[in-house]
Amino acid sequence: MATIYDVAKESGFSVATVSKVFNHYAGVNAKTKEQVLIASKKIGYIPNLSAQTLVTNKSWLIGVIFKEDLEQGLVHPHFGGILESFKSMMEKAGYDIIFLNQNFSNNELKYLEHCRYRNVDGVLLASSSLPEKEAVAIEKAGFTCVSVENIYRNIPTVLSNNEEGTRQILNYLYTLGHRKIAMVIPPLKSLAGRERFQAYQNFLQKQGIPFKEDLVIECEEYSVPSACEAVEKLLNKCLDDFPTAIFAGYDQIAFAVEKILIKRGYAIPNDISVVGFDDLELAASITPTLTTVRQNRKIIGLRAAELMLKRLNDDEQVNHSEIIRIDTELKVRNSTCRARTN
Amino acid sequence: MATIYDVAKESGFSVATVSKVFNHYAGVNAKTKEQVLIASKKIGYIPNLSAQTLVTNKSWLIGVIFKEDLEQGLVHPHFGGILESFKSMMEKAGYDIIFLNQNFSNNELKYLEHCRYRNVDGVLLASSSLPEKEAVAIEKAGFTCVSVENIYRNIPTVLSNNEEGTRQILNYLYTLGHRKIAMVIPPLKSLAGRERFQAYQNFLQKQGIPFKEDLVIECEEYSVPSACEAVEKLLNKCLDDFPTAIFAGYDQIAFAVEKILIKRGYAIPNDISVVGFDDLELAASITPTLTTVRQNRKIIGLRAAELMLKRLNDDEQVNHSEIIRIDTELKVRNSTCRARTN
DNA sequence: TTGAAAGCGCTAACAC
DNA sequence: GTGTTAGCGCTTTCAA
Repeated sequence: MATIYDVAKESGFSVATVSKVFNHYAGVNAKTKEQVLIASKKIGYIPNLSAQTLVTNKSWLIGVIFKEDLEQGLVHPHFGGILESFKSMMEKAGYDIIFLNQNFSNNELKYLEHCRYRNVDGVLLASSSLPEKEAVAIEKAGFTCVSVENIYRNIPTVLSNNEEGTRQILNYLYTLGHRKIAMVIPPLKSLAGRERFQAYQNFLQKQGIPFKEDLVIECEEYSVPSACEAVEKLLNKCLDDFPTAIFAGYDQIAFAVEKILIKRGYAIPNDISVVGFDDLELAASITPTLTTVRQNRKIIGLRAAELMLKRLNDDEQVNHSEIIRIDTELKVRNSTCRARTN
Repeated sequence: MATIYDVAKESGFSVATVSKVFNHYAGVNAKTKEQVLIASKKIGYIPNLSAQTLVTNKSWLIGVIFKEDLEQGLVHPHFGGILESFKSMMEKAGYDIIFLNQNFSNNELKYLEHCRYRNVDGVLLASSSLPEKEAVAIEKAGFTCVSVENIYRNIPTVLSNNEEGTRQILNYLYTLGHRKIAMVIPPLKSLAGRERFQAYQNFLQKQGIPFKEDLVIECEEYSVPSACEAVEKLLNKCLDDFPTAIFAGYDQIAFAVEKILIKRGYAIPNDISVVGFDDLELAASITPTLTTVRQNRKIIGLRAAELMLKRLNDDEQVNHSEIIRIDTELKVRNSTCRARTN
């Protein structure tokens, strides 16, 4: 491979000048610049990134912590969508993405070790289960963080407006005449679970509907079996005071709800309405198609990338406690109808 | 950050010795080794990868070319699944994955430029649309390649047994009594399209069923609109000689087939059977659920990683023209039934 | 078994 | 505007 010395020799200038050309320094004669460029093209010169990183301490690498209960990895419909738009924006700015993992096995802060090893310039926290402690440690160690799922102390965040989304979907049910609305709550260890459950309670209160313990149940994990189990439990405990609608706090839970209701012989939406949250790809494909709230994953990824680039270029102008909420959108499909008035 | 010099000072040995300890050299005294390790742990030493790469010319980075018509990116159900298992195996061996992109914009061989810039140790070709020319150029430039979708000259490949899979699904239709089987062909510019179409023709011939031009149609692109367009065309041209079953060469095409048949008032499978190829996640969720052939994405990713590691460790023992075919599996669901005997 | 020192390819201070 | 050179943190030869 051609080095900067080869370019220097070929062009007749010094390595310093060549370096300046490649780093867009101001004080280089236009003619000189041109000759250097011609020489480097001629011999096929590409700067050695490792050498650059060694001296500048800039790797042009962004680490991503991408982890969820289901271990679906890349194809995870929610995180995958966010990451895709984040990635393509960062790439345009010259950064590449690597996935941080926990294979540096002897330490408690495994992700942090990986950050150090790769010398990443920044870290995207896209995980529903990364402990606060490790997130904070990574930021404290000097790695520029942006979060897209959890809110961590002093780390700017981009995420959906769960309060608004919950209100949209519950309000829609309300206008359809539903007053007895059950909720299957996503794991409360996740922020999404907590925020959506809180919003559910707020909504009931605002409408003057009493909160009933028998109409809510929490999923232990973000997994299909866990969701099914929760749904079965819920249905069993409210048999004599059956809801007219069920709000599943996450689409995958809603899929489980639909499946089990159908298995038990209920017609959706005629006997009971079902709604979800997220608008995963599947939501429009299952039968009946799911009324839900859309999270705008593309925008979340984009804003996260913007925030990251801003921090990378001038951290001073970013408020580290900033929380950017992204609008959600109601998607009415076939799993809902007017409540029966008996 | 602590450097190797700090460890040397702390432990009382030279940097050369410290380096030998970290690189598992044989000739280091056990006591010495222990002291070095203690010292480095004490000061939190992590080797600087850029410095290592600069001298060893090994980046522990694998580039992935991940590109398809639909630009779905990471969440692409087929490639995403393969990549996930490839990635986790490579990570265990100490490699990280980066995505090669085309943002190095002035050259014809953009992916190659990115390979050089990042100095990757190997490249996974996971693309249905990467030209032979560029693939070969990357391998020729000294980057260890493995392909999982296309077959390129002198690059080992792992991919599904399209011939076998096609035979499985067509044979199943045959046993159900179907003799008039139409095919919607995936883009013939893709290997999957060509192999599956060829297998379709072979099957007909073997069964003594004449091939009819009016019963086949090719999709222009791997996209939903393109699939819909092809399906409409097919249905129009075989109206007076209607098939009893349609073989869609890719699940997404099958989704389009189902949708359009239903729109036209056909009952699936009673009026006509539909089968696909791939077993995407959606296949089991749409209505009616799709009878299809499962590609084992997990195994494909795994074998590709094994092959890559083998090449990386000792390229001599790998046959560069090797093509590893992965078994497919028939998945019978609700989109098929016995052919009506009029 | 250990250490001294050259060199990997680059940037950036400083001198001219 | 341009060039000289030290040094980024590491590996590896060679000598001891």
